Amino acid sequence: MHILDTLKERGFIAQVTFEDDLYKQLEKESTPFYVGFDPTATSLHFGHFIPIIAMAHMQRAGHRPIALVGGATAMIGDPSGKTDMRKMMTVETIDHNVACIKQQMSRFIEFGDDKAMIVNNADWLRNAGYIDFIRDIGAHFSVNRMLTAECYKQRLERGLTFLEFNYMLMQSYDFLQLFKRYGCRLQMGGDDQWSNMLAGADLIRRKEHEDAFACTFKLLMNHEGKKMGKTEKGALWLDAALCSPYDFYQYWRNVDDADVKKCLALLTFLPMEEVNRLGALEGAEINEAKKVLAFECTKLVHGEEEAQKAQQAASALFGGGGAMHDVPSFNVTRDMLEADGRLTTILNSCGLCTSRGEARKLVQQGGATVNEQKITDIDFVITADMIGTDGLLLRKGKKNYCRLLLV
RNA sequence: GGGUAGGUUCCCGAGUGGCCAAAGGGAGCAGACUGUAAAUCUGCCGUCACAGACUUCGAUGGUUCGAAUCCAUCCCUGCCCA
Repeated sequence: MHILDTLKERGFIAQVTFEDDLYKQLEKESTPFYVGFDPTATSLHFGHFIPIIAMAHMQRAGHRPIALVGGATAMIGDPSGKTDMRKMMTVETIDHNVACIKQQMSRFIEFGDDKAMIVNNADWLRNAGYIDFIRDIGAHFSVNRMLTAECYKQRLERGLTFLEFNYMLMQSYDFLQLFKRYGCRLQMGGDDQWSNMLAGADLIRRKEHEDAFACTFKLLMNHEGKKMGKTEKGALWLDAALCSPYDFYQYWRNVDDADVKKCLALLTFLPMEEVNRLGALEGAEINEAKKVLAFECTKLVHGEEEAQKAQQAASALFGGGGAMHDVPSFNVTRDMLEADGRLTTILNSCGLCTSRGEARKLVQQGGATVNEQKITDIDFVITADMIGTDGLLLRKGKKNYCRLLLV
């Protein structure tokens, strides 16, 4: 099966340029392709996940992924899809983020031995001279045409700085550089990047008179048209320190029925027959599909062992059986409890609630349990001897658990 | 540079001297119902030592018994003109 057909079947592809030619190109030879990532944080988040999986699919099909980290473009900020200008980040912050992301990326893609590579556009952009850049690259861009691009239209109403306006040129320049250096002919990315990617492919065609392609992925939306991958705490991070494997597992365990099949196709490497089978389950049975989804997805991000633990913890808490020791825990000491052992305080410090006020309201509304006993007394105090060897199980609402351990 | 409209709690958006921790909506959290789903109904939704206190309405000063609301200066943004 052609890799493009595979990607299409699984629901990745949103738009492609010169589709027929791209089919041929990918058949003809192992083609280097690139996906850009903005180092705006120390960790990748779920928004990066779809492109990463797609890269892995491409790699399995024999093509060579180049992950481009935008150490230079991050200093400008991509205006696409944003309503406001991004906060400026310092060079140090960006460089630190680049380092973190590089490390994280290697979980998903096999680097080394020419299999894949990771580059930073700061290598060629930060030292690019203004005059040269404008002459070489700027000359190929028509402002009139740029202004008609959807991504700028919106911003024209709300304000767009010249700084941000340059983003498209820089991204195009990246593509050109990667073409020259590594023969990269294809850029892939989120659908919001369409105009920028087109511009880059165009630039190569004009300057080098060579074929270049762009291909965008669908943003993962739920059936209501909202972006997926957001949690109450913000982004769904791929870093275990920012989002525990358990929480990550739970996120996918709880997706809407209507979105299960789509997620299985996009976020796992299960064969499509299996995806179709699981996606067709109805009623309570679809929970089986959700378990598979959550497990597979967690496995990809955090590894099999962590995925197992998350699953164990989930079945311990929800299904009966399973090992309680994998449930997320929080350590307390005798001293802490003696100083302030109020339930509301503990709920706050273990992270189940974000403030004592919230904890207080939670208890008042009957949403808190201690070892499955509903507690409604605001002044309830936890003492050291209440905590057994397996810990003391705190629960917020129906499905937020934390195990208190005495150390 | 000139004119003009603005900057309100996570977001949108009311409020133009006390009745304002600030309408309404969205998001979020909790309760009921369920399948760890959705929809629906209900409560909560600045912080805390929580029948009370404290801190918020771009920033800093000022007027006033009292300011998100008035005045001054400054910063930022949109629109129009140059």
